[in-house]
Parts: sequence; C-alpha cells; structure tokens
Amino acid sequence: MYAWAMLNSQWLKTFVKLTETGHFTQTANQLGMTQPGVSQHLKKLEQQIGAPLITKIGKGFELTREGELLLGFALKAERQEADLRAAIQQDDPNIGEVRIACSGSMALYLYPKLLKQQSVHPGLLLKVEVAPNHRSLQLLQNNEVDLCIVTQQTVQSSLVQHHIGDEPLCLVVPADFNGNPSVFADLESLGFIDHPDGQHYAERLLTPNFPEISAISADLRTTGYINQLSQILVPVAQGLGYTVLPETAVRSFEAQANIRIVELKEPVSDPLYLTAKKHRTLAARYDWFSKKIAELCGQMSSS
Amino acid sequence: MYAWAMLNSQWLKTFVKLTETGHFTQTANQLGMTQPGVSQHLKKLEQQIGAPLITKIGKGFELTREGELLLGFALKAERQEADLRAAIQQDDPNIGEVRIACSGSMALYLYPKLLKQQSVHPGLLLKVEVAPNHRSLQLLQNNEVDLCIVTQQTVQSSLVQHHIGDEPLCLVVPADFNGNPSVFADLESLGFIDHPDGQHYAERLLTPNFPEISAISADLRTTGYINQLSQILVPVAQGLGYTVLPETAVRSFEAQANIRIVELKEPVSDPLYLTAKKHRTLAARYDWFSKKIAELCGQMSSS
DNA sequence: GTTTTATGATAATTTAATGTTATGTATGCT
DNA sequence: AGCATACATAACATTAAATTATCATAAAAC
Repeated sequence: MYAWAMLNSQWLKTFVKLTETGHFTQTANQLGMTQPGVSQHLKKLEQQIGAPLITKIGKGFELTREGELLLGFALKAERQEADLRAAIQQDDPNIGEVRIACSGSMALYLYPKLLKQQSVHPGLLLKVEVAPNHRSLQLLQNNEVDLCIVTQQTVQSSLVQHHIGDEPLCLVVPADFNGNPSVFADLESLGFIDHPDGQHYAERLLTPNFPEISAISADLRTTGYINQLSQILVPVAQGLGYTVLPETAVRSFEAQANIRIVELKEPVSDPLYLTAKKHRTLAARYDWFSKKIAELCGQMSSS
Repeated sequence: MYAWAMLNSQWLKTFVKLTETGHFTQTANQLGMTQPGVSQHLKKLEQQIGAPLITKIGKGFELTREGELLLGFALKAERQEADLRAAIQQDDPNIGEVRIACSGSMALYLYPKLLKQQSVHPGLLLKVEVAPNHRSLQLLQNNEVDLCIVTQQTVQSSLVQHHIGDEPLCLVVPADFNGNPSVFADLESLGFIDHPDGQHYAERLLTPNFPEISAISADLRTTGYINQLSQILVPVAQGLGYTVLPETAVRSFEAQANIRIVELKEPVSDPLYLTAKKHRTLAARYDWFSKKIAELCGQMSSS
C-alpha cells in the first residue's frame, strides 16, 4: 500500500531519535509526542520499506540491515536539508554556481579573467557554456544558464538585454594571399572557412564592405568548416580560405605570421548584449559577474 | 508556523513535477490529484521555506532563487531515495561497506589479503579499525564495526564468538643480546618495550616459560613504548629492550638481522575469536569476509 | 517462583491534515 | 470587449495521525 509513496521525513526523524535513545518512551518525550506515536511511525516506515527495521531483543533492540541503511539515509538527508536552509537564508555573493553562455570568442576573452574571481573565492563555481547565439538564448530560456552574451537583440519580451560593448570583426586571409582583398571575386575564388556563427559574421562584415554582393549573398563558396574556435584559422594559415572572426579570437591565434587581417573601409563591430530573464531574481553572486562582464566588454572595442 | 518542521517529500514531488510541466493543472493530472491540491502543496512549501518559490509572470511562472535551490535539493533527494530502495532490495555481496576491528598485528596480516576482494569488486569498501581488544569490543557494541577479531572471550551474552585460529606469540630480543634469554633476570635487566596489548601478550607468554615470576609479575621494567606496530621492534633492534609480539608482526619487520626470536620451552599462542553481535543480521557481503578471515587465521599457527 | 515495575503493543477516540468540489479572479487571445 | 484558459480561494469531505486508555511482556525485586 505504501510501496510507491515517498519516505515521510517526520517519521525518519522519529526513527533517528529512536536509534539515538534506544527507547520508545524517551524518544516520544524528547520529540514532544506520545509513545504510541513512535510505535506508529516505526510501523509506517517498515510498511514503506517493506521490511522490519529493528529486531527486538528482550528489552532493547538492534537495527536490521535495512534499518542500518535507512539510518544512514536519514542522517544524510537531515544534513542536506540543513544545508539547503543555510543556502536559502544567506545569499552569499561568494558561494554557488555561476552559469553563463556565450560565443567561443567571448569565452576565450572572458573565461580566464572571470576565473580569477573563483580562485579568490573558492566557494564559487564558474560554468561557461560555449554556444552560438540562438543556442545561448535557448539555454537561458531553459534555465540551464542564468546569463548569456549574444550579438543579437531578441524579440522575446521575457528577456532583458543590456548593450555592454562591441566586438570588432576581422576579415582574415592567408599571409601569402596574392589576390586583392577588396575585391569580393578574389575572396570567393579563395573560399570561405565556415564555423559556428560564421555565416552571421560574414554577412555582417561583407555586406557594407563589398557593395558588389547585393542581396542574394547567402551562399558563400565554402572550403572548410570546424567548430573549434582555436582551429578555425588553421586552414586560413595554410592558404585554404578566408574567414570572418571576432578580433579577440584572431589575436589569440598562434601562427600570426601566416595570416593577415584585412584593413576595411567600413569597420564592423557586432554589438554585445548581456541577456537575462526579466522575471527572475538572480543570486547575489551574479552582481559582480554582470558588472565585470560589462566592464570587460566595454574595453573591448577601444583597446 | 512551519519553520521547524521538516520538508514534506510528497510536496516536494509535486513541486518537481510542477517545474517540469510548468502548469498546475497538468501537474495535478499527472500526479492523480486535483489542481487546488497542487496550489496547496506549493503554498505549504513556501510557508516552510519562508519565501516564495515561484514568481508568477502572466500565465506561466519562473522559479525564484529559493525555488531553484529547492528544486536542486528535491532532485538530489529523489535520487538518493531511489538509491536507498535499490540498496535495500538487493543485498549484493559485492557492494557496500565492510567494517572490521582488530589488533595491529591482525591488520598487518589480514588487510592486504582482504583488500584483494575489494579490487576484484570495486563496489566494496573495506574499513579496518585497528584497536586493542577492549576497544574493538566497544566499537562492536556501538555498531561502529560489524565484526571484530579479539584474543579474549567476553562475558557479554549479546555477542557470538567463534574460535578461528591461534596467533603464535614470540619473545624477541636484540640480535646481539648476550644474556641468557631463558633467565628472566637477564631479560629484566635488558628492559621491556611496551605497546598496546603489550602487557597482555607479555603475561601470556612469560608466565608459562619463566616459573620464577610467580604471581606478582605485573610490573615489568619498561624501557620503551610506542603504539605504532611497525615501529615496536625498532628499539629492540637497537638493543634497547625485549618485547613480546604476535609472530606475524615480527615477521614483517624489516631489519630481521638485528633481532632474534627466542626459542621457547612452552610455545604460547593467543586464541583468536571472530566476534559479532548475536541479534544482528549481517549483510551478505560479510559471508565471504567471515569465511576468509577464519580461513586465514586457521593457517596462521600451522605455517 | 511470585510480584513488581518498566516498557512497548494495540484499540478506540479525538484531532488535525489533506484532498475535493464549487466558485471566484486574472490573464491572454480573437 | 468578451470568451477561454488557468490558477486562487473557500467550504466541505475524507483520510491520516496523535492521544488516551488498556493490555502484554520482559527484566528486576522480593
């Protein structure tokens, strides 16, 4: 009858006290109840578990194997509930998980800087989820992260967005590229190295700088694809194509000698939006991180 | 009003389902209850926690910080209860803690051999508590261990003891001892290196072998004491005294060249009793360990 | 061995809690 | 604006749990 029901925590409490005192009557007194109540609690627990929890031996009793297991479980549960209450009572800005989603390039830039806060306050746990814009927003909606940084404004009214900075975009070609990087046909013959958000970046940068590509520019000739930020520039360095990336990602590439950043007539930056759910109170620890992210992103375009 | 009460697990279950569905009505249907019931469960939880768990936003809702914390707690609790039920249902002989108390010399002999079972079955966790006889029995009484090996029979009727073997005792003197080890006066002038159970061992071995020490032998001239089994023979090796130890402990000493085991006219062994509580059903995993311990101890005196 | 005392089990009753029906209220959509 | 949907609230019904009173049993005392 009780097989499916969950264990009643009050009964567990009685059981724990019973194992402490070794007496039904004392347990009842200490818990402010009567002796038959203790007997009933124990009986209920035994019904739920489906096995006796104690074996009566003369006056006293010993725990059965099941009783021993249940006692361990109950003690653990008590501790955890106490922990929960402590966590709820104090919203410590230096304790807890901080979950953020952003692009690979933002992670490259922000992660090491934000991690320092965690080494100062070991109670913190920074979790950064690298994802393209739409996926970041999806993670936010599903409460898998509490903050995200995206380069698009959304229509979703349930979110709040703050413009915190701009991320300069770069057109990168091989160092030994002998075409004219101001002529789109030359780029097209070289080929585009695609990556997550690659199409988005490309369109943002190419449209103002290459008037010859009118509207139907959607299909670039693609000669490569990889979703590892640190390796996107590898095929470019080998002369296999050009790509468009945020400046921070380009700067962190090792073989700078093998790539070339093209000077643009119309510099392009992607706006950065720190995004959170509107009707959601974030824990105190997010204050520092929100402020720091805004600060770091603000420095980005100026540096 | 509910501040002191423990969290009701059924309400938690409802809350978890509510976060899954996002709808009160659906939650009610899926849990076989009515919608007002869900509302009430949530309200009760909020009273217990002392803070709102959700913020209603138009039709739907979002979790508050407290709600998020509580959800995490509830999910963890659910998992743990499932684990408990699994552990109770199957008394797997290859899973769980095995808690044993014994003397240092027995641990030296048994621990490596018993540990092999743990490496074969990684679900096992062997915990050996090294303690003198009386302390081992005390640990057993307090349920801090489930088995112990002692060299004394107890009067406590709540325990069962099986004689599983005999532990030969050795009289050990420095290798360069130039007295006569059959004459107690010579030993006495050398001095006794004491250790836990040292007095007990000494009395057991000396009494039958040295008739000259009559009854009042209790006070040996002591020239050293240490409670680290592996180091008891260090002072003996340095010529600072003699001692009495189980053979297994002597054999494991590194500097065998510096010590000498005295041949005895009356060999003495300490009986070994595997001891457990009488009215206590041990988990299945103890079967193998009990049998193995008995087997290993049986081989002890013959080897 | 019998009596006494202490302790837990059981039954019947009272009390409290939990769940349900019926109804009210707010939000979102056409 | 008005209808539909979804949750809140109140009054009532049901079920669970606690208490009192009583009984059974085991250790202790005589």
